[in-house]
Amino acid sequence: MHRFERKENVFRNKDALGESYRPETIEERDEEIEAYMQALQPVVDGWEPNNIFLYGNTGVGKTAVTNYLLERLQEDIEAYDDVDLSVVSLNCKTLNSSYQVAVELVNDLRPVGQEISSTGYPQQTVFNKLYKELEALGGTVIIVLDEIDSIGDRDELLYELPRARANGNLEDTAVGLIGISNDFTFQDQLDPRVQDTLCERELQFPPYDAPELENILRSRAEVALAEGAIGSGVLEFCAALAARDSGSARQALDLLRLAGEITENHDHKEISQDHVERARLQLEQERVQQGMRELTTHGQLALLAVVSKTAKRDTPCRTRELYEEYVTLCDSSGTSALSQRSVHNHLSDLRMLGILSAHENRSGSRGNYYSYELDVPFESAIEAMADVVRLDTEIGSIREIASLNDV
DNA sequence: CATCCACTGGAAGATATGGCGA
DNA sequence: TCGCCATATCTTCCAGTGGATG
Repeated sequence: MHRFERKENVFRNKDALGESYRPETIEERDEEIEAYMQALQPVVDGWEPNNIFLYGNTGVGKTAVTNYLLERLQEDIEAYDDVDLSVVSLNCKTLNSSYQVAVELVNDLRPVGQEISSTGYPQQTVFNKLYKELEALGGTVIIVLDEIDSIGDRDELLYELPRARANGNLEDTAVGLIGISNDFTFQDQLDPRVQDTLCERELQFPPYDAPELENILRSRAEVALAEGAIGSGVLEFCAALAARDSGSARQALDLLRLAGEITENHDHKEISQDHVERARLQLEQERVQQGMRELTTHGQLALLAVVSKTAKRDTPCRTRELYEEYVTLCDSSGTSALSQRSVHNHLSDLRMLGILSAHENRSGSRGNYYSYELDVPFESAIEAMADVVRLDTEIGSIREIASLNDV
């Protein structure tokens, strides 16, 4: 029997679940928006802008609200011709000093082809170049520094910029800084004088709870998903998973998007909780593999030492044993081994990344030390390593040992 | 109760890379 | 070319840790 049937895809507009999508309205952040608008009011009134500092976990709407409000602000301010507003936005994730942030700002402001290189100048020279560009803009300039915590305690720029006018570096331009941080402890790392100025207005974005996430998901799903694509309990499940973990809307949306993709790949039309569960596992794996890809050669070798020990069922495992394993891996790969202290540093880094876990042993006369083990599934780890390291024979033999030991 | 083990983690300094300006 | 600058990654050195041991 032949039959025609309308084919409904899962997605109507997948982008609406994506990173770069800018929704027309922001859900569940009314209070924060209220306070934020108040902090921005001086710009409208023609005064010098406040410096604003936002903090909260990733995916709780800091960047989304900022983009949304600054767009509103730029539109609404056109009504007043005595205010001339420019906005410069910069994500500092990959920039880990004031110097690099300043270089990036200069390059953003300069026309294509006249960018400056990222080393070589004394710091103050770069700052002066920045002042020159800012002065050329004139009026009010709002500089948004997203993920500003990545500069750590090298905060000279955050000291300089708010004082540029008072110090005579700027005359025609009033600068307002908006710093966005995912790290609660970032403020404490800053020079107290920087804290004073940068945190003039401070806005905290709390994590979303499950009902809030559900509302956000529902409003996005209306745009993104086809009718009838949402199985029962799916939004609730995504919301619950994300709320339990991080309270991040980003995470909840990623879950829904990936679950949708998985559904589509299986030629289904309705996302089920099972699809969400698979999406969760896949996202977790991607996160870990991403972390591993960014390791240096010796970071990878240190991790591979743990993987190898795991294959031999020798974990948890103390630093000295891991170091020995690491040295043999270095030998067989023709890399010269680093000192134990350095490997210890790499192991610490891996712990920070959540790839390894360590528990302290206080065994008195035999010393205090950490025992490390993998904090991710063995399979994910070895697969990522296989992607990354060029140690095929070693990885092959580790795999063999692992299967012998039934790991 | 002092001592000691076998680390951890902070700090300073070395080395290498890549780039500026004269 | 030389002297400087910023940065990443390592090495070397060392104080601190806290329960077991004598």
